[in-house]
Amino acid sequence: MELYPAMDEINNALKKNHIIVIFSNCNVEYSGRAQSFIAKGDRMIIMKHDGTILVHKPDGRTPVNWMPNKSIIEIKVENDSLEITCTNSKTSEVMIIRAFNIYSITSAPLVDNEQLRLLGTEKDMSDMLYSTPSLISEDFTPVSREEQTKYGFLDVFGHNSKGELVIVECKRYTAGLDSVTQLRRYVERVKKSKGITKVQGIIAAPNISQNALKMLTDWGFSYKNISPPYRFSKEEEKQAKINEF
Amino acid sequence: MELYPAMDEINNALKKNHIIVIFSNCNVEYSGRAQSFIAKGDRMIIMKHDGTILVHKPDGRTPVNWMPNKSIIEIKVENDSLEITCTNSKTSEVMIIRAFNIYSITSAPLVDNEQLRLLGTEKDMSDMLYSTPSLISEDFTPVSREEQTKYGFLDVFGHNSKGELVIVECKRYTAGLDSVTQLRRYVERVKKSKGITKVQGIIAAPNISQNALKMLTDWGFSYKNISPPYRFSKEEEKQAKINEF
DNA sequence: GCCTAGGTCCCGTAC
DNA sequence: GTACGGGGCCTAGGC
Repeated sequence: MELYPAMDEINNALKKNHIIVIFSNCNVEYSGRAQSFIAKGDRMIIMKHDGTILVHKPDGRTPVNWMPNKSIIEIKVENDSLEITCTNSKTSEVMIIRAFNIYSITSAPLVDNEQLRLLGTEKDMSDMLYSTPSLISEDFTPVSREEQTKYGFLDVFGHNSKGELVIVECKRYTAGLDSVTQLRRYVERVKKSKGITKVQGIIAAPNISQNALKMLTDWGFSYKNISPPYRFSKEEEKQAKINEF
Repeated sequence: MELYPAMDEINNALKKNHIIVIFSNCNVEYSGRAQSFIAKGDRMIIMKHDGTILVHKPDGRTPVNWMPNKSIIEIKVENDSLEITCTNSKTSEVMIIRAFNIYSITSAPLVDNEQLRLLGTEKDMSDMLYSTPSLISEDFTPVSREEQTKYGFLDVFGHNSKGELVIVECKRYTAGLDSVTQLRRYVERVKKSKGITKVQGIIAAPNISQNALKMLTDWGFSYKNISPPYRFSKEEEKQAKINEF
């Protein structure tokens, strides 16, 4: 495709707030939070109505380059290439695409007012533990969940029958060293704030790494094997695999 | 576009290992590590040669649904919709797209052998501190960088003239509470492994949050204001903004 | 605006 | 494979 008609077509689609997909041979330069460059190759460029720009390689889940929404696009023909300059004033970033060949331009006025509904997050897990505390222990009474207390953001927070405070940190996947240090930080903050020495710390997760478990017990905390709702347990996953594939 | 011709066109493009972009009105169901559903709306579906599938809303940087590479795509016509089932045996995930209207299908055989070169990462920063340790202190001699020592993965590791060990944790952005707990974990591990009590802990970052700084000093660690190479300092960023926009 | 923490995080790397 | 940590992370929620 010739460069000038391509420029006109893209500008028209931008004016109409369409989503635009361009297949092209291009290089990409980026400068802002870091700096990057990728030499000429065939890529897919996506321009969205909100000013998001994505550059995808033929493989891979993650865009090789991108610009956040509210970026401004300017196009000009420069010698042998279409130069697409994307600037974002909020993040002080610039991305320049130089397209030497434009294979195709597709655009459409997409309308989508729906939102994703998602189940099985960490919040769902803390909700479950809050409403069914016996999953943690018969001797656990939750008081708050997923709340920014003055001790920090605690997943589930409560006490046992002796009146000792209990902090539960949920993880929807394997708990690692970072999970333990996070719990430890919360426990220490509560201890210091309240001027007490006894606070129970519990990690609730479907799994925990060996190192994390060692650190956890070294610090006097405990682990409770619990899976988030709507997430298959390891055993169920294996069974599902056998059945499905 | 009619459903059967659409199915044929997609299957042909899949066979040829093309990248495929479909504009359509569809709903999407996902099940695996979590579960999700989004009702009918106009979206862009991308199928890549490596088995990656992305579903994008008209707005936003992140795909609303996706499947990792090596996913398998099966298509059939089901009443009033094209049903695209994507399964991944490795992650035990399934995504089903039901497309009720197909607005367009575009495909192309993209070739891209280039790789992104990126500057200004945390590794670049630790390399800089290793080769120019005076940025940390005149009294600092680095020994290793970015290495998996037996004490864990340390960004920069060395000693001062008194022979005391020094651990530097780099962050390319604002250091937060997690950065401090991470440093603390490393320091404690080294102390324990070596059976010593004096280890210097330093966070090197262009910025640090108030809470993090407090926790840092409470623990006897220190902060050094250092920006990663190729990254503008806050002041330079502000100046650049004024000049550019 | 900053700070905090999760994410179907993704991704590379070392073990 | 698991585990650990970075990322131009992105995104949502508080303050």
